[in-house]
Amino acid sequence: MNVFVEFERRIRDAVSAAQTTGDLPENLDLSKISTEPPREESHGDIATNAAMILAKPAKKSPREIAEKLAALLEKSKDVLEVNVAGPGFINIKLADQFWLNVIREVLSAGRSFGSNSLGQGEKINVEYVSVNPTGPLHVGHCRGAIFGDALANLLEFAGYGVVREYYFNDAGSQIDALARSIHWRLREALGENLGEMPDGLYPGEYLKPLAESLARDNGADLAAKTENEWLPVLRSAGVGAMMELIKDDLALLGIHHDVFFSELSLHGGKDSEIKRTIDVLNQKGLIYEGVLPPPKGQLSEDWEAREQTLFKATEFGDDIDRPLMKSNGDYTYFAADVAYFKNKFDRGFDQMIYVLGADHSGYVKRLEAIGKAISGGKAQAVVRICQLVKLFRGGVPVKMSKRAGNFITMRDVVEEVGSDSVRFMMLYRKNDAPLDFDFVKVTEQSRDNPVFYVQYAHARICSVLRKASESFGEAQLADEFLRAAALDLLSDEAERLLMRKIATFPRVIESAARAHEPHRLAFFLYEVASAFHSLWNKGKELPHLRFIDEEKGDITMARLALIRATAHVIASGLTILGVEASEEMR
RNA sequence: GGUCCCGUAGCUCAGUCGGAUAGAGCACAAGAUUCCUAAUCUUGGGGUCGCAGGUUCGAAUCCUGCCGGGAUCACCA
Repeated sequence: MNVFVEFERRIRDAVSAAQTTGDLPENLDLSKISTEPPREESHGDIATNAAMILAKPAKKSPREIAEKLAALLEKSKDVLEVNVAGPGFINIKLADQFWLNVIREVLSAGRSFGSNSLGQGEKINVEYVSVNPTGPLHVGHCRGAIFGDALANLLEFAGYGVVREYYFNDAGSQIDALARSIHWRLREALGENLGEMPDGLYPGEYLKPLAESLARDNGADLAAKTENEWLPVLRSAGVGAMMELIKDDLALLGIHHDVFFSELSLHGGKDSEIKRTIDVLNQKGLIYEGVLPPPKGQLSEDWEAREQTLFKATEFGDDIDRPLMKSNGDYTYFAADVAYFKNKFDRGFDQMIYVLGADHSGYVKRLEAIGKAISGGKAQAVVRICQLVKLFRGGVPVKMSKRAGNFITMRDVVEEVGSDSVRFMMLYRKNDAPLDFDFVKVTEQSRDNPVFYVQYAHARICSVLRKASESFGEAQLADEFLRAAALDLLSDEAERLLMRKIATFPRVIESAARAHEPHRLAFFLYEVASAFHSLWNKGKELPHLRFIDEEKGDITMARLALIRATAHVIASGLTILGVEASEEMR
């Protein structure tokens, strides 16, 4: 149960009770009423602003309404006391039993505690990574990949039907460049001395294994053919090999997509999806032939006016109408984007989330415009931008140059600092704030590094439970036994703090999912870990608070129930973030 | 120039749908370990929430303008 949702319901009930007695008028807007944990603990367990929100429409003073509602709320058995404070806050103090039940609930729900049906099965497509298959992933791709993955997990936990999707551009001129690069490497592998690789090709070493394997098979034949003949062969061989490379890189971070969608599949033939999509837009009167105005600001030299097939993106909030055809008759990349959205829409998604890097922030409006135009408002394109990551090593910026070939790959990073650290670090920041990533700090196993702090809390709990099973036997420590423990023996403030923190997990999941912000979960886990570490150390100073007391089985079981529940929540949260909940630290 | 994002403690950052005395970590200072993992904990100082208006019972949060930092702009993908 989400405690806060429960009380929102009770407050609504109280309001309608006050309406039937005439203390409050009918037709009140209750949507702005919130229930939340008060900042000050002494204020109680739950606070609501209901009286202040209703004061104006009811034409009564907030305190008067608060007193009325407080009296109604106080009638429940599990409510200890209700106070009115400040400008009209209603502070509710709950009976202990209420919190103890949350612990029991965690122990029976286990990993599913905190999941909810916010999404009600709504189908969401989360598209992330979507890097062109021209080479391995580099460090700049990490953040979006991790963010998208965690967001997908989070939404799934919140009851959405999530599909993880990767859109790869296997149609454009970059793929021609890839094919030519492979051809160049192929001739090199066959023994030709070619000198330095020309500009415009991909100079990385990673194409060599592919070229060498091609050389062993039918390389000589291939090299002897004309470009028209080998280009399509090497394009598809290259895309296939690069996608495998990329999937391997993603697997290092535990990222696996459900669907890999080919851009090329939208182009094929006279009856292509792109053409059909443009026809649909045409029927809606959203296509015209026209000339775009020159870009404002700095005028580029090679700009010239030309007539193009344009989509009326401005009707849907974009800054400018967008071209669908190049002057040579090819479709633009944007045209494929439109068809791709339609494809997703036809597959029945209600929300299409695009996780993009900051360098694509200019795409937001046009993607939203596509969403409105294609779906007629039935589905939504939602763009989440990840800001750039700056790399440091011990405070010194790490320089990268693609030209010199010394750019850092995702594989480099993961192999150096580990998947857990990279993932947590990338998620321990709001996605739309820039992020400094320091290799030294991230490798340090210190309090500077939150992932270890959280994992350590989990490992400590596992350690206590291992220890306890020596004295009490493993069978006694199963969740169903712990659930029956005398939890009302838990009376210390630090214990109560921990259980109240755990009880907010469902609320955190809900708000993080609603806002598409997995970082909230990362911060929450840090707070849970902190509450636990605090309790642990209190037991060091005050022996009667230690988790295991072999003389007192009752209190021991109660405490083990509390920390087992804590471990469930940490593990569950870490799993959503894609971080391992280690059982011991080494 | 247009658009988008950011500006909160010395540093790095949280801050929920507008809510009560704005919070963490680092750094700094002082302490805690015969005992379940010290990768931990406790205590302390530290703030013009970029600036100026506006909206209202109430603004770090919403609106407008300005200042500063970043990203982006046109047949590329």
